[in-house]
Amino acid sequence: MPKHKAPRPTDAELDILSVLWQRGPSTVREVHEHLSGRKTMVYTTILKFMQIMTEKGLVERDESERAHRYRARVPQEQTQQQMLAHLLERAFEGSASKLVLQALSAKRTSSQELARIREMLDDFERGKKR
Amino acid sequence: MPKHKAPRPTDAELDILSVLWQRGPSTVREVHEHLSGRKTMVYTTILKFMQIMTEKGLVERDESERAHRYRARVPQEQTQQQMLAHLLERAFEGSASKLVLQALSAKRTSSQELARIREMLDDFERGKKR
DNA sequence: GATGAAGTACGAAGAAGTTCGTTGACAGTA
DNA sequence: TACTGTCAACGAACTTCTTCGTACTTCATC
Repeated sequence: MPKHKAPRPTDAELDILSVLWQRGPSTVREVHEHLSGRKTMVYTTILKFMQIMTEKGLVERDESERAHRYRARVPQEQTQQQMLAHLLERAFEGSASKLVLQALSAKRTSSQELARIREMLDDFERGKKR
Repeated sequence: MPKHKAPRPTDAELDILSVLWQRGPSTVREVHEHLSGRKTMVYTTILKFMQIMTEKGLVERDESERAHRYRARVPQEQTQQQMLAHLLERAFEGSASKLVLQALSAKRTSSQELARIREMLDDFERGKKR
C-alpha cells in the first residue's frame, strides 16, 4: 500500500531512482546491470529495495509480465527540490545565496555552466516581474 | 581518538554543529538550552552525541573546566561544501547549474538574494580569469 | 559527614537502512 | 518428465543512528 506522501529517498534508493529517471520503466535486472558500474550491489539487494520503495510509494510496479517492471512515481525535479530544501534549511539557515556560493566553489564550474546560470537568473527575474 | 577525515555529519549532529558554529565553544548545557527551541532532545541525548562526535573528530573537547567545553573541529563552509558535493553528485549528476536552478525554484528567492548571487557570479568569474 | 545540584560516562534498546542467502514459482527445452 | 535459468518473496543478520535511563563523580554548603 503506497503512502500518501513520498518520503525523502535514502542514498541507496536514490541510486535506483536515478536509473529509473534516466531509463524509464525498468525491470530489476535492467536496474542491476545499469548500476553495476558504480556500485556493487547484489541482484537481490536491489530487488529488496525496489520492493521497499513500492511500499513507500516511491515507485510503482507493473506485474503484467513475468519480470515486473518498475517506474518512478515521484518526478525527478520534485525529489531534487525536496532534498535541496532539506539541505537548505538544515545546513544553510535557509539562505539560497549562501548555498549557491558554496555550490559554485565546491565544484569547479565551467564558464559554460556559469553562463547558463546567469541565463537562468535572467529568466527567473523576468518571470518574477510579470 | 579522532579520525583522520571528518565524516559527513548526520542530521542530529548537524543540529549540534550549527549551535557551535553560531555560538562558538559551548558546554553541553548551553547547546541543550539553545537547541530546545527547535528540537526536544533530552540533555543526556545531546551529551551522548557530543561524545560520539568527539570520537569521530567532528568536535573537540576542553576538559579543563568541570563542564567540558566543546568546539567544532570542522569549519562550517567545509561541511557545507561536503554536503553539497554529495548531493550534487548523487542527485544532480554533477551539474551545478541544474542544482542552482532547482535551489532558486525550491525556495522563493528575494530580489536582494538574486542580486547577491549575480554579484558572486561576477566575482567568481573574475577570480577565474586571473 | 550528609545532602543536593550539576556534571560525565555508559550501556541498553529501538528504529532505520543495508546486505544477502535461501526458497519456491515459472518457463523453456532436451 | 527432468533439468536449467530467471525471477519474486522472504527473512535473518548486521550496521548506523537515535534516544534515554541509570550510575558514578565532583563540588558546594549545611
